[in-house]
Amino acid sequence: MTKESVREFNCEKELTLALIGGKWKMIILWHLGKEGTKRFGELKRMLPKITQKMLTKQLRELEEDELIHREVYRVVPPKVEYSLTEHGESLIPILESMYQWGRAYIDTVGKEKEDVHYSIL
Amino acid sequence: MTKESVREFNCEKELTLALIGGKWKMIILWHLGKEGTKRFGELKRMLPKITQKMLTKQLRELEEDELIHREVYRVVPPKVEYSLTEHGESLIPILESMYQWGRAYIDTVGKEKEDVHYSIL
DNA sequence: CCCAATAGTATCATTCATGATACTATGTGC
DNA sequence: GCACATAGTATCATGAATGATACTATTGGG
Repeated sequence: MTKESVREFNCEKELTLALIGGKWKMIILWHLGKEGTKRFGELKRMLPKITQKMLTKQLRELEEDELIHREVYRVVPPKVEYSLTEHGESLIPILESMYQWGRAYIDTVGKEKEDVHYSIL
Repeated sequence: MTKESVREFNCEKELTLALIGGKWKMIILWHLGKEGTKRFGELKRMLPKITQKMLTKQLRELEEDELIHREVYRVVPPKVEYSLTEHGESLIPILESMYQWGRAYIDTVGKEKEDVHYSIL
């Protein structure tokens, strides 16, 4: 009764991309990495423009992929805490590289191109 | 008469993701990085399942973002060569990390999960 | 004169990811 | 017995990314 699933990729790095590629996933991982465990509502406040549905969805997928851990406290009102797993932790250096690369790119390409502006909110 | 454009991101790493995130972009960069300059038709043959339109589109976007260089030879039949720019080259280490991470992930998580199979084509 | 080879465009259809909005469950304190 | 706080679901709508398919321009060789 287990619903089998197959996830196909052209290459291992596309698997990696698939796991972090959701619109909010890198930021969520980043915050959990830099600041540790966070509650649902805290994450929501850190990402003002995300909808509740999207936050839930991204978190469920990250959990399913074993990048984050979800700890439910059965209290009222509800309390749920999210934190990185080891797999999640091991992604942080890659996110760091991407951050550095993006900065350098803006500093060079961003300055040259008259017609494009890269804006970090 | 330059059409200005603004590209907004929550963080520098999302810019990086945006540039490599197209469905075929990482593989294209990878091949150009590992094997050097390639013609349009050669790339097409390396990616059997891509359509001509998609290959063109991905290449145009990579060129626009200055990750690859497009060299047109005005001959008949046409000949066009693609190669990495310096910005493109500088991405290769990140793609390497993602490749390694993906491999390790499949070796651990991939083995544990009964219900999910990760398949590299 | 017609065909093959290359690197494309053009048009339409479909799928997938994301967004907007409203609704739910529950125990506590007033 | 009502409102409040938290962490969600449910439903519907929208838009971007991708795919299928057909068409184009050029010219050297037969």
